[in-house]
Amino acid sequence: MRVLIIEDEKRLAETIADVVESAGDGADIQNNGRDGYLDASSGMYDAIILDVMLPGMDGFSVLEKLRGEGIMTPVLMLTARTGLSDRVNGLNLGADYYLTKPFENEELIAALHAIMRRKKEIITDRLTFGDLTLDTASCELSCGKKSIKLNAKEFDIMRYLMLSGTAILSKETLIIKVWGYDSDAGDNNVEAYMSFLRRKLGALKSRVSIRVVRKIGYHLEEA
Amino acid sequence: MRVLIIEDEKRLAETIADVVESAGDGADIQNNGRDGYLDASSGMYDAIILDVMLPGMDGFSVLEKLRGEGIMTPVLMLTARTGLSDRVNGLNLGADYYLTKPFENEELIAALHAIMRRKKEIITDRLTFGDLTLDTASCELSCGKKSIKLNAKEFDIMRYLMLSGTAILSKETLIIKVWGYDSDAGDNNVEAYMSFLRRKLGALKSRVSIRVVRKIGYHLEEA
DNA sequence: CTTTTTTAAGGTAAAATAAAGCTTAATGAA
DNA sequence: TTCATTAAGCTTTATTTTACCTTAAAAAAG
Repeated sequence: MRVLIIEDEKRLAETIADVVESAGDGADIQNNGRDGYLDASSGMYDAIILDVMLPGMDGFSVLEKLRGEGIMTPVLMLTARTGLSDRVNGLNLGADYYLTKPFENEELIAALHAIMRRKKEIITDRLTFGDLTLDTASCELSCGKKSIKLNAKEFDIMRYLMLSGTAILSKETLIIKVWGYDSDAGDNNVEAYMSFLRRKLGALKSRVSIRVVRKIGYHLEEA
Repeated sequence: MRVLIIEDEKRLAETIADVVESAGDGADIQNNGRDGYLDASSGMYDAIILDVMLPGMDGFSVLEKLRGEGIMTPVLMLTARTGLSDRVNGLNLGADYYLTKPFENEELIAALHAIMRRKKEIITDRLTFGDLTLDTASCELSCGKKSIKLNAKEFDIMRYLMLSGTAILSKETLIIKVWGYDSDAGDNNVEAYMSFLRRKLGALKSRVSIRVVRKIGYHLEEA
């Protein structure tokens, strides 16, 4: 995991970098808002530690610009000020965590890991929806203690359903994503697999079910 | 969004519930660790506010058991203690945010929204008019806590009504936009769907209603 | 051979449409 | 003004249509 530190106090920035690296992650430093923003907007980082008071462009502006561009990298904000409005402001602008200086290194790392955990979950091997968990490494879908193995197609479809959450996925989209752009699979292929998946959801006694919206598509729904 | 509050101080729990509800989300309360854990393990909540000191089973144990079962609902932890090890401990067990009592209501809401945001991110496309919200990803129309599913035609019509706002939309326009240019749908088709939609608006107890202007068309109006 | 995927066909239930009677609003003559 | 008259819109019910579900069996892959 790679972390960008945007902090103008050079000694503090170095200390943070050391702490992050000793926890096993990579760290880069930028000492002002403008350069920090430019680096962050590459989207290559797994998390950003962002100070509020910065020369050039303050932390809030950096955060606002990033979110405005759709850069959703997790952000941990730091501030020397203790004012409530600062913290609320930062969180509402899209920060994921707020720490007030001075802070302990251990807490910084714990908070950093907490906000990166969510990102990791999405990218890597565990997807969840309601009481369901899909292990993308073993292709197993589980609910509580029960768990069941999915075959390749079932897995792909379930994965897209879980990624979409409550949003509706059309058959067309599913065909393109699962069977490929130039396949000759028809609607009935999707329908058949929905039936297979529903049977397995039933076997797991999950509260989640696959709901159809006629003429639109499918999505997951909790009872 | 639905939030579970696990807190044994009943007055505080009620206050938190009020704050959460006034921010537009639903809230349930459990006063002890064991019941809280049971409720949380359903996976039906979008976030959990969890006190550390609880009768029956302490907050850390609740969190640990949940994560052990793969329930990844975002957790906001509360503690009266100020010790560093507590905060680090909670975060490392899988909490998403840590607030120390006493806290301001605004900060609680901001932090709660920050941890729920990641989940919510997917649902973006929303249309609003008055107290109504139309989620174009899930085809759901909601008003406050209530929400109701629309079918394809109902959704299309509601969408055009909301896009037009207070401007009047003629039956002819609706037929062309919803049924298509060369359909043989008549005025009564539109009238029938307006009736269906009005029934659903009634069920939602919305202040918004569909107003007819004779010989001209329909538009939305707030009571 | 076993497992997975595709195809096919019949059944089902939801949605679209059509129809009928009813209500409300506008118009105009008494 | 008042009361028919007409037209526009409302609502409910019935019918038709179609999208979807399920299952079985064939085909393909492993």
